[in-house]
Amino acid sequence: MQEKLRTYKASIFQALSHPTRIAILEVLRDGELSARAIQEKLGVEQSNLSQHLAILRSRQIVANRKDGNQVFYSIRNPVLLEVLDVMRRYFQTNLADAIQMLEEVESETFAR
Amino acid sequence: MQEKLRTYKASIFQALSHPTRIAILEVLRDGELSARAIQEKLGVEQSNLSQHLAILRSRQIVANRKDGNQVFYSIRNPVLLEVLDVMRRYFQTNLADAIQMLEEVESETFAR
DNA sequence: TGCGTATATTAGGAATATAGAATATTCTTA
DNA sequence: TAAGAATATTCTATATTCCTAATATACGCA
Repeated sequence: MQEKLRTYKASIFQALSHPTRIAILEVLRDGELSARAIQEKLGVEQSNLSQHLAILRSRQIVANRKDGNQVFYSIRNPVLLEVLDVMRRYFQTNLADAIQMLEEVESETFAR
Repeated sequence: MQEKLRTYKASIFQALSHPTRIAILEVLRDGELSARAIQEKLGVEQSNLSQHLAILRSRQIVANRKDGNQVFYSIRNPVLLEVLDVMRRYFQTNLADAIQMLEEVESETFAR
């Protein structure tokens, strides 16, 4: 059971483990946006965005509301924003390491 | 640049996106432990644990200190524990959803 | 009804992650 | 030095993730 809970936690982290999905949450910070609006802000492929949104939906991280032709997305639980905030602090206190890693990212692209 | 930073953030989340790695951080909460001790607490394969530790090391999430025959691991930045704490709150406020997801996990095993 | 827009889903292939087995490395101690 | 313990690394097979292109679905409106 402990194990099942960890699997669930891991699945939430996994949902956050892609730059595009992080970007989505960041643009949704100030309120809901249509998929189209998100797409324009991020400049990604339509189907690609839709797939990333599907992942966030499947983890219950975002809510979606259909209005006519459009689908509006929003962050379901504001606590998640706190997670991102704490992570920001993590990055700040980790600046030295972060810079080094960023340089590695430069070439290696080790993140998925 | 914004993009590079997001990639870095994603890589941290990615490091947390496996139940075994979450378990590792949880057992390291109270202080450092040798790899052997971690292995015994978690009951995983030696090489498997070592691989997971390598991932946490590569993201600078854990520090390792060699002492004779053993290698002791610890959490490098306590802010990360706060991340886990906030996540805990996230799970609590999300309990209903979580339970539903746990049931799905039951069969589907959608996490990695 | 038929068209255009918004969104989702599917399919296929490349890249990556994961587990376990085998092997290598490092240290301790007899 | 040889043996054994603790870790790390490499290899291989499998599963998962990701992207793009193509297709499907749903809605609004002429």
